[in-house]
This record gives sequence, C-alpha cells and structure tokens, in this order.
Amino acid sequence: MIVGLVDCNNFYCSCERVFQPELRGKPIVVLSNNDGCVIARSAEAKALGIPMGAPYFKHRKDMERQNIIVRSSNYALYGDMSYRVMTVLAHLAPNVEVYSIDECFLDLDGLNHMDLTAYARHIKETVEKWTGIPVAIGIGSTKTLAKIANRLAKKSTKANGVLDLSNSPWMDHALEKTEVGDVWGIGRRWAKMLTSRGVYTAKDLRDAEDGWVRQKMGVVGLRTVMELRGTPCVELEVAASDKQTVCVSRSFGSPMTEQISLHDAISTFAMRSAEKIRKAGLVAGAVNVFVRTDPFRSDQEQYSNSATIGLTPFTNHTQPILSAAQRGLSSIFRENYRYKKAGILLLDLVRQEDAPRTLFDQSCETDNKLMSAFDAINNRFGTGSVSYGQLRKARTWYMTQNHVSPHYTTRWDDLPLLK
DNA sequence: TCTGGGGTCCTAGGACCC
DNA sequence: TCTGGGGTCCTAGGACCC
Repeated sequence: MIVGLVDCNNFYCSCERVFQPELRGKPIVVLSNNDGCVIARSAEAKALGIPMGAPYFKHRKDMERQNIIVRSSNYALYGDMSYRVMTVLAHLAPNVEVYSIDECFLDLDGLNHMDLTAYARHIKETVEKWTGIPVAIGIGSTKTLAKIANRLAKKSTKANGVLDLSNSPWMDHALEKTEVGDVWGIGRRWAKMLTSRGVYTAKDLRDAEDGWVRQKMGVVGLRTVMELRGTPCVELEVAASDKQTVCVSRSFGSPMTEQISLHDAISTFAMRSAEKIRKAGLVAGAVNVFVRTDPFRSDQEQYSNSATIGLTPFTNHTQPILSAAQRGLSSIFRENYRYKKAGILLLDLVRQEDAPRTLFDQSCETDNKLMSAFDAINNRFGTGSVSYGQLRKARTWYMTQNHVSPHYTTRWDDLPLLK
C-alpha cells in the first residue's frame, strides 16, 4: 500500500480567508456552535498561545487585546469549500477516500515509477490555485504513516508541505521526532499511560512488545503499532459507506426547565434527523432521545438520561420518528432540573430497500409523496419553511453566532462583489 | 452569564438459551 | 461445603477520530 494524505491547513480559518484576503497573515480563530470553544486557529493565533478547545468566554479579553480576529462557525461555507477541494483531488488521483471535511486519502498504489514527491507537489499547487485552500501532503506505506508524514510536512520548512515517507531512509528519524500522543489513534488517555511507562515517541511505540500492547491497549492499539511498522491494518475506503447512526443535538443558549420547551427542541431535532436519513436513502429501526443538565455547574443538581424507542416498521417518515421521540422524552423528563443539552439519535440505519418487513406492513405511497414534497419545499425555500405540528420556536435554544461571515458560495445575497 | 457537534469501533458484563 | 460449559444477543461505557 502506498497512500497519500491531503490535509487542509487550518481549514476553517483558510475558508474564512478565501473571500476576505485582508485576513491573510493575521491571527484568526473560528469558534464552535454557540460561540463556545475555539475549534480552529491560524498559524498566527497558534503562535500567540491560543489553545485548541479553549472556551471563548475565558480567552475573550486576551484575544481582543492581541487583536485576534474571531469568527463563528459557518458550516455552509466550509462544507462547500470542502466539496471543491475534494472534487479537485478526485480529478488528480486514481482513487480517493474523503476522510473528513478537511482530509482526504489518495490511493497511490502502482505509481511507484513516478517521483511521488513531485506528483504530490503538483497536487498541492493545483488545489491551492483552484480553490484558494492551502494543503499539506504526506505519503506512507500505511494510513498511520501517511498521517505522520503529513504532520511533519506541515512542520518542516524544508519539506515545505510535502513529505514522502514510503521507502524513506529517514523513517526512524521521523518516528523519533513524533511524540506518541501525536500518533493517529493515540488519544489523551493512552498517551498518558504510554509516557508513564517510558514510551515517549512513535518509534518507542513501534518497537514495543506485541503482548504488552495487546494487554494494555487491546486489538485497536495493536493495529496502530502494526501500522507504524508498515503493515496496513486500515484499508482505503474508496466507496463511502452508509452511516450506522445519525445524531442531531444542541446545547441551549440558556437552560430549559419546562417539558414543553424540550418538546419543541426535540421535535425540531427529530424533523432534521428524518430529513438527513431520507437524503441518504436510509431508514431507521430505533430512535434514542437524551437530555442532560450542565456538567460545568457543579453547584446545581445533575441529571442525565436517555431512552430508546423502536420503530416498527423501519421508517424515514417524519411523523413516526417525531412521535417516538416525544414518547422517549416523556419517559425521561423530570421536573426541577435545568436542562442544558438535548438530542436524538437515529439507530439501526439500513438502506431503504434492505429494511426488514413484517407481514402486516402496508406501503404508504401518499406518505412517501408527502415527504418528497416536504423536502423539496425546504430545499428550495430553506430549512424550516414547512414543518410538522405546532412548533413554538422557543427562541431560547437558537445558537449564538455573533461573528459569522457571509455564506459566500451558497446564498445569492451573500455573493462577494468586486469593489 | 459564557465550555461544540457528529461519528466509529471494541469490550465487559448481564440476560438468556440449551 | 457444594453450585458446568458453551453459546448468543444486547447494552453501557470507554477509547478514539475530525
């Protein structure tokens, strides 16, 4: 296996810069929903010491003082820019796996006769020229090694955004320079456990004893070690697989105490989730509803609970999902708590044509037509143009987004104009 | 006052079966 | 003091990813 990993540099910040070039070279951060935490930082903001995941309210003064530019997340923009980047990549490599909104694996098998570094540099330059998004590319004989190569490609001025670690005499050196916690698949817990036992770098982990790894980190950890040794354990998934679950959840701007408010929120989530699976051609076998109080408020009574309701037959129609969600909510709602977050998950998703049937199922042609009309209207006039039942649209749980940029590429009114 | 949202996979333990 | 062996299925929770 020879695999390349293309990763967009500070993706959300770079998207903000494409249509506001005056932001280039300046420190900029992008916040999560509700303007909660920092989820992306430009190189300049990183250099000023703004940590990833920092709660905005704690660093706001500091960021104002340092003239850091703040943006609320604009997923319409990022999603569309991502699509552009992935489309370019799909034209330049024989097979690709879109791994996340800002990452893509390239299948480079059978291209050994080429100078892979030169090829990757061509890809990098083309993406930047055609989309305005800067990227780095790492190449390795497994996905885990490609990840490490990518990270070093970004860090090293000599590599300048492209590093090929497949068949490289520098492998040991590269692994030595990579902290164990920076290895793909090693999160905070395992990094802590490993360093406390003298495993500090990717090289230490690669050379660890199999039985020990298996015992401490299970088969998942062992796979990571094998990948570091150059034995592929994670295949390239060229065909996008269907989701197994779909989740719609939000934290509320201010906490809710009444069931009717949660009812409204859960209804909205249920409708949105049903739309999502219809778009994907899936049906759900169960709905899970969850609510919780604010875990950061240790001075308040805590409560969290969830309920799963089966759907018979499997469906993607809004009405049965909505009523299952409400039944679930009723069963877990308790008075006298301040609810901070709620959400729903659709479970046991399968392709519509593969759904299990019962003897008494009747196909509901009118319902299908209703759902299609419903989706068409919301598609054309915007989400929420038509909805189900009587939603009171309790203002309380709308997201706080005080610094959002225009939807440059997905809304006519926001089209950037030449001055 | 203010701390995101959406996923995957694996494992352990309980309920149940013969 | 004694109380099998071998399965499956489900769920909750923990680890990880972006």
